[in-house]
Amino acid sequence: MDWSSVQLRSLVELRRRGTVTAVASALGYTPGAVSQQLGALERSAGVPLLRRVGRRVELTDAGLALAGHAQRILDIEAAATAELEHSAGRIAGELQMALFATAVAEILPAMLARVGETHPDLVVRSRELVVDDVYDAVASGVVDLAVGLEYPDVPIRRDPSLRVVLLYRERFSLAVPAGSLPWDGPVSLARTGPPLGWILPPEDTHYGLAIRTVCRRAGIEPELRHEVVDTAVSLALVEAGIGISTVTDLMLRLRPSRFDVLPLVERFERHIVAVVRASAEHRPNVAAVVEVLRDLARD
Amino acid sequence: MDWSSVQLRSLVELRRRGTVTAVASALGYTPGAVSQQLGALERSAGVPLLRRVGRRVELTDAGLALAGHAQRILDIEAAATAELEHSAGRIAGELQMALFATAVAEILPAMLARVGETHPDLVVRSRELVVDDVYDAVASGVVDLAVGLEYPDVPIRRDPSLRVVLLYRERFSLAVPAGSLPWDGPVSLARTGPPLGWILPPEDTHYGLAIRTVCRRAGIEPELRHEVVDTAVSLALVEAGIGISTVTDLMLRLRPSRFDVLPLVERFERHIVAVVRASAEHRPNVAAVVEVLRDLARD
DNA sequence: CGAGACGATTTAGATTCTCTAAATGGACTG
DNA sequence: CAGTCCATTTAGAGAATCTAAATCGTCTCG
Repeated sequence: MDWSSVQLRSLVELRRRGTVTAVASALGYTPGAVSQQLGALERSAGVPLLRRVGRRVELTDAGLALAGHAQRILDIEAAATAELEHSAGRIAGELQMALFATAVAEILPAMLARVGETHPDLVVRSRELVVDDVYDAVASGVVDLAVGLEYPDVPIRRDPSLRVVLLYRERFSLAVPAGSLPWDGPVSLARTGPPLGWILPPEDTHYGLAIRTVCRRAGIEPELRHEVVDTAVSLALVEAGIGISTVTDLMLRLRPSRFDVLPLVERFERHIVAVVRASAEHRPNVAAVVEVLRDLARD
Repeated sequence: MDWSSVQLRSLVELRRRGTVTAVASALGYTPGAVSQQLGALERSAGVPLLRRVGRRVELTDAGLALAGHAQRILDIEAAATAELEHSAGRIAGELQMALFATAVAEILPAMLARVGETHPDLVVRSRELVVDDVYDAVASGVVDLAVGLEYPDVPIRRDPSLRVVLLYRERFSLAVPAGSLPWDGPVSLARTGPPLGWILPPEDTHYGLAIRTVCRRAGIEPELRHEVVDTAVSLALVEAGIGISTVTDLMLRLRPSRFDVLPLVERFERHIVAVVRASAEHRPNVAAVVEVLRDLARD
């Protein structure tokens, strides 16, 4: 019997998530790849580990038992990694991280510069992920650290094994085409009805849900005119006079725009946070980079 | 940090054996491969794991610590394998084994036939190894089961984690060119001096050491005429009148020969044994195949 | 002291693994 | 019953990892 790290991770994630597709997206593979890995693991185990049930798949008893062992192996791996970093006596080695698009553009460069100065032996590798995916990436061990977003006014449950460190607190403002509203003081969402249409992210994203929730609390249902995922695209549409949206400073830094930005009466915030596994919180490399992020945030 | 099974095994074996070359031969790789694997492990660890000391290499503190974790992971793997086999409720899956050359020819076929009948879902994979290497192959986990040889009159220390099961007990006889000795009763090694020269395996093999030791106990130093590793080649040389050697029934079965076979006065035996790791002794697949071997031996 | 053995490492190249993309085929859903 | 969801299979591209051979430092022994 011979296994790979990927196979063990796939099995453990399958227990958590229940579908091959979900495992694949959590681990950053295609479903086909995960299916093949699990197939290989099953062949080398000699015992069925999965059972098709309806259009999905379920772990057999043997699969569950093996997943338990796999989890223990991954735990040892985590402990070994932490111990290696401690024993190095200095910050060195590699750290995998994930960031949402805007953070890659606006935070990563300064962070890398600072890490390069203070911890020259640490190599930080990063990948850009859709913001709602970075939590899973951390939880499943694909990355050690992520920069993500929280909407404290519309909180959602996170995996309890995750720890979140506040970096920046940003207040949302209303972005409206230049001159389209006759005043420039604080605006209530309740007064954003027609003819102003909304440019919104899909409701199945945390951001999309948060905007809608805040609007509903203010007593309006935002009229979806254009569903847009990309932040810069949203801003371009507002600038073009197509509709209204919400913005933060970081979003404006990414794409300086010519439209009116009005404070909101309603409280609507987002937090830019660092996300780590609780078990990795005290790893020197992880702690060091989190510290760099906090330092940058303080400036 | 990501690692493979091979890397962990290499590290653990390096702690046991001390040289990359020894690890390589124990795991069935070239030294270059092991060196590269350890290098990759070291890179992903970010900390030096090895230190060159003279012409060999030594584990650093970090390397030792990691080897400890690796050992624990391999232990879990072993436990998981055993549990999977138990949970299968029947003998199924794969079993890796190693045999010395003669055993491949004379034992493996019957064994596979019997396994095929009684455990049709079990796939046995085998490799031929030089007999002195099969113990390491079992101990290091490269195979689960081996057929090896013991020389009870000239015992040597084995890894204490190994268990040995007696299959066949064979008495050595003296093989001499036809008609070269004027009697045909039991012969003492003490009377094998010139003009009869010996055909011997190298002294750094267990067999070679055993013959020499037994001869010395009988008061003679066997005169090495031709050093030969391969059993069939030895017999061919005796048949050709080149010298004398020792033989067993199994060796004669492998290569029926025309020379005189005389009983020895001195006790000189070898045992054909099954070799397993103590920790794998009770794995259903392992126990099943050992049982088949014992059954065959009883016939 | 110098030649040879030993042991680790590096390199180039071949093989094997393992991904992705796309096609396939059940199974739910409305 | 058409469309969607999900797992799997396939072919092929790219990456990982092995071997063989060369290299280099170190030890041993005449």
